[in-house]
Amino acid sequence: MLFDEPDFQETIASVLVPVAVPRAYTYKVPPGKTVVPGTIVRVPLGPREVIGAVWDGEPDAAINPAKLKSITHVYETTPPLDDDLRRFVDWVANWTLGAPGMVLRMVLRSEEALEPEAPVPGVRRIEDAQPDRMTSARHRVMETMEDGFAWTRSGLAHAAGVSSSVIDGLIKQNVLEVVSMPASPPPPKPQLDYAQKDLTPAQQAASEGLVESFKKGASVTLIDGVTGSGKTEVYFEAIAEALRRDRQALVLLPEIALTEQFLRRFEQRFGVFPAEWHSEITPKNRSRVWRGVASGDVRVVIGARSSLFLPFRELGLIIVDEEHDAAFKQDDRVPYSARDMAVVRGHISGFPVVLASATPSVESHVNAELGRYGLYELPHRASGADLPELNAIDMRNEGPERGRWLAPSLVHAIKDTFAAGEQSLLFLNRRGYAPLTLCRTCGHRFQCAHCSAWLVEHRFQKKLVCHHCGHTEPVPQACPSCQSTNSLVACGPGVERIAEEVSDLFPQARTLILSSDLPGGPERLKREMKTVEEGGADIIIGTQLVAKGHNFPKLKLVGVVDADLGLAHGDPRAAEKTFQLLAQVTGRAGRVTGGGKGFLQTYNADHPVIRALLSSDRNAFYKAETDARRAAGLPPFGRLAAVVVSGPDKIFAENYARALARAVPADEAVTLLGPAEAALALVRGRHRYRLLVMAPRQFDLQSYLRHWLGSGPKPTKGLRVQVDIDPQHFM
DNA sequence: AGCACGCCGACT
DNA sequence: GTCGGCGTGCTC
Repeated sequence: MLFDEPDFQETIASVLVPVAVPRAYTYKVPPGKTVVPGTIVRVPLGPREVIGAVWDGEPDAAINPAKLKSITHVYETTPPLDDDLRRFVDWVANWTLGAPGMVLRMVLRSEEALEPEAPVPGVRRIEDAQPDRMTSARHRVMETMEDGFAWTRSGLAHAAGVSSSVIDGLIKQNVLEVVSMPASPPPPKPQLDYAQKDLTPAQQAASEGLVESFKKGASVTLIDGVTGSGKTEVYFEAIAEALRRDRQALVLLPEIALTEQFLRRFEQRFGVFPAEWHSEITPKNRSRVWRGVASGDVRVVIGARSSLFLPFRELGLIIVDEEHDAAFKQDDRVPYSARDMAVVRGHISGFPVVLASATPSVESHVNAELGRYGLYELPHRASGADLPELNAIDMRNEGPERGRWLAPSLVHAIKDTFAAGEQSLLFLNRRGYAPLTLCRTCGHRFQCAHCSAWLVEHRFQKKLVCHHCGHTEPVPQACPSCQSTNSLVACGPGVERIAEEVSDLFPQARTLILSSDLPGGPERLKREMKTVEEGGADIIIGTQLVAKGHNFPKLKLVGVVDADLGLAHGDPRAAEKTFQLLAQVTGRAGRVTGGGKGFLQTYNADHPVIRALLSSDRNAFYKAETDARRAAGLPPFGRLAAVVVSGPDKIFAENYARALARAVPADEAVTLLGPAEAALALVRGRHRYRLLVMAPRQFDLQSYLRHWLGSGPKPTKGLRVQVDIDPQHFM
């Protein structure tokens, strides 16, 4: 009997929801709908509705069928997330010990994109129709519409140089008709042969190698090229090859500030702009790019780390530019390294991944050395300009007089450079006037009440600022401890103090501070950058933001005020970071013209980092660093190290971890514990890892260890996990 | 009493 | 991640 036995069986599906739950939930599929893994759906979850995706794996049989809710909407016009992307989401979740739903959330970052874009009204010419009276404005409109295509009202009015009332008049007369047109036409395709630059032999060899690598399927290639060596031109040829093979390409940059000049260079090579993806694009563009990537209309994306989770239809290449940059690591929500996850995505989908940097990370260098990654070195600048000649200034014998921070030989070099009408840059990675203020009567030091760091004097703002938590207080008249007046002294230099010294020494020079805390904000900074670029400044005093992105074509001299700054940290990457920063910043000198010079003021002229920088034999640094790590059992040789950065007080966590690192004997089996790696190690039955943990306040090592061993109390809440280890070990 | 917070657990 | 429930503590 037809109505006694329903002719359908109630079907259920696994649906991954964007919340931190350990596995996919089970939902009923509405009758008449079909879903496949990857289908994007809307489902009720608690008191609200969320967007999720049908996931792989059998629905959970243990769930009480009475509890099951039904999928409320199936996004039928959006293509399902493909197998590779779903595997990637699961892989990342597994790797970061995060919830797969939280990783999926990064894929579904544009809700608007799931509905087709609403068509916009447009106008089109009705064939052979003519207006009753031809005016010159009407004539221009008719001429503009010669091609017979539909236009938007405002677009047409603008193109024909008439007001929109002219167009309305023509509609009334049945010369034009109102039609609906697709909201945004597909973006123009990159032109492979638009303007291919002549490559140097080294660039040619590297680009040919990259093109070759497409035949291998999954592969990783490191492009290790000095500043100005033309790495971008090299990987542009890899992009061209991906496009030739009808695949999409993704270029990851560490920060948004670098995209602008990349867009220009891409346009020069391919004749069109690539799609852009990062946190600051408008919701409308965001949904356009998401949809374009999914449909295949968008062929090349340039983006920040989150673009790794876009639903590409046929991704065939990822470039990770400035691969050493720490900004590829996300430490909130799902903590992941976009550089490493790019390698994973390439591995899953079987396409090449290219890592590019002038100062590769130690782990990438080692991977290349061990043959896991292909390697192309570009040791010379593409322009033929020579690299800057670097000199150390040993502050022990040739330091400045008391109260000054610039050594005589550096001052001399600035003087010559200024006299020649050329630009100098003084680099000091320290904002403000002085990093420490104390009372000369009683020795009181100004400390932050919240995080115990020294307060940094900012003389222009007339404030004491904590660089850790942002706390500020006015500079007091009297010492808060002994009440004596006029007894506060500034200790050590910041960029403001160097600027003061420079104006003293070179009153005629145009000096400029480039620092992230400039009054006037990012717009001012942008303007100042431009001034420098155009030669409107003679001496620039800058913090680390001058090391990246901007090209200063007129720069001839770079003086590093305190080259040792950063070397003394307990941070296991201190040496590496300092090497990278100083190599990048000195590499700006004479980049276009050659003849650049660099000076490093140092008290540690024998330090391997300083020696490697001076010898311009960059391998000397990698050799020293890898030897040191091998001896200490640190990654990439100690197999694993995890870093957990977490909780409400990250700085405290880091200090805690450093203290712990010093306190625990080096030959302990487990020096320090990192939850992610500890968990992986324990799950895999390998206990001999050296692990590093960075924990929040009130962190209890013992209870945490018990937790990961499967018993004992739960971990301290607020803990987050960051895995800082190369996934190559697990593939 | 009325409500602003903060903490906790559930969510299929 | 987000919501509601519930306790605490404070104000009209």
